[in-house]
Amino acid sequence: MSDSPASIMLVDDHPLLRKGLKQLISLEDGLEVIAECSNGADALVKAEELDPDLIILDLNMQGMDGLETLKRMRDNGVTSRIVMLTVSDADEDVVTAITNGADGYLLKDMDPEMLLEQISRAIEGKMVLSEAITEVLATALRRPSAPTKSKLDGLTNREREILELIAKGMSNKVIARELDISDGTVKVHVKHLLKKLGLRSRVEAAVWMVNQDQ
Amino acid sequence: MSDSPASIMLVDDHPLLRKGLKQLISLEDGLEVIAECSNGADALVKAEELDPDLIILDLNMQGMDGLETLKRMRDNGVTSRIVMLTVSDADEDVVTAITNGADGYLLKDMDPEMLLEQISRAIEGKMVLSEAITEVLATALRRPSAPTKSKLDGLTNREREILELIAKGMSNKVIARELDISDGTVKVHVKHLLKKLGLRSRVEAAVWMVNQDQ
DNA sequence: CCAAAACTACCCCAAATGAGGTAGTTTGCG
DNA sequence: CGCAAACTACCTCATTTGGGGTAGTTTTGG
Repeated sequence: MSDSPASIMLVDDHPLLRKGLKQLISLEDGLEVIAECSNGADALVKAEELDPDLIILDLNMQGMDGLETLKRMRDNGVTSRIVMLTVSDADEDVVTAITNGADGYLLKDMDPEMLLEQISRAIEGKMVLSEAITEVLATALRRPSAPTKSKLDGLTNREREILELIAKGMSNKVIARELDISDGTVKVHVKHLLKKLGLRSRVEAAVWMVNQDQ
Repeated sequence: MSDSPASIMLVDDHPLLRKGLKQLISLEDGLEVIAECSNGADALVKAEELDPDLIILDLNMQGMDGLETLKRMRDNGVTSRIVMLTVSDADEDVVTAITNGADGYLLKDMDPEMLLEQISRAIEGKMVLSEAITEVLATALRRPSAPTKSKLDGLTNREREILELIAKGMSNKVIARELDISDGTVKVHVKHLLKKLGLRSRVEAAVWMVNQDQ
């Protein structure tokens, strides 16, 4: 790290943003962009091939999204530092990203100088988080019952199925006809899934669910 | 237009993207970025002050969003060419943007060379649309009764406000406390907005609304 | 094989919801 | 100014929702 510059790989499906980021990084001595990818699949291959010091990974991508890419990279044994870059400010995905092995979570609307600084810190091995993100993380840790995406795994097949129908706006009666069971039974499943998710009404469940699948 | 370069103003709350775009534009002779704004309010002032040949306006911004900014600019008599720039690919906002006086609608994940070309064409007075967008526009025109976001315009301020709270999963009672009105009154607004939107329950309303803002 | 979990269906009941209605005040517009 | 729309608040009433319970059948996993 003393002789050659740190190698960085950019993964983002917006060419413009890659351009801006690359130019920004080029201003800094000791940093070098050695590869750019516009999608997760390419990134997986290149990451193993090049083993860069740092991978800057967009969260919101077409096709395989950033979280999925992150997960697969770690599964494949990629040991590069990986920093997520995203637009959304108050994102629950931060928890998922960190638990899946991200070394940082930065926002695209950061001040460029601050961003450069954070990138350097990330390469030094530090965990870097945007201001707005630390709060989200803090509250998430404070309230471990936060309904993260993994909560879906706690549901039975029937409950998940019914949750999806709720997320389409259906009433218990309609769901009952759809699944060919009594509406009393639907109510039981709804009751259970609400309890498991820590939610207080089908409206909350619908909103939560719709937000889950982007 | 023959002697001096065309003046361009960038409006986007992502510094990185502005940087990338600016650098891209600087590569082209005859184009010059004369101003950058990170929000709609600034953009309104600068647009009147500088009267640029072209304004490139981000659709998704914090605070005043791109559509609102566009509308206000036209209301203020800004005659610059205005091209919307956005991330989302199949956006219903395109119809609103065009009817509100936008001269183009481009996507951030376009090929940079293509983007430059489109910018030049916009300055020449042509309407520029991304590939993916022309389809959306075509179907929208083919189906003029399409339930576009304009349905929201039929709602009163209070109704829109309450709809947004429903879309956060709130109950009538909670909404009442939030807005400091009686829950009976909230029920009236909910009743009205459901009727106007042609929906049958607050769950449908919540789902519809959440899907509206991506 | 047997226990645990899931799925089904019903019971009761309090609370929330949505569709009617009347009615007073405030706001905006011609 | 005067009217229409919006906002407010209340009324009734049928329906839906969600929490609690019991209980029978089927599936699953050790």
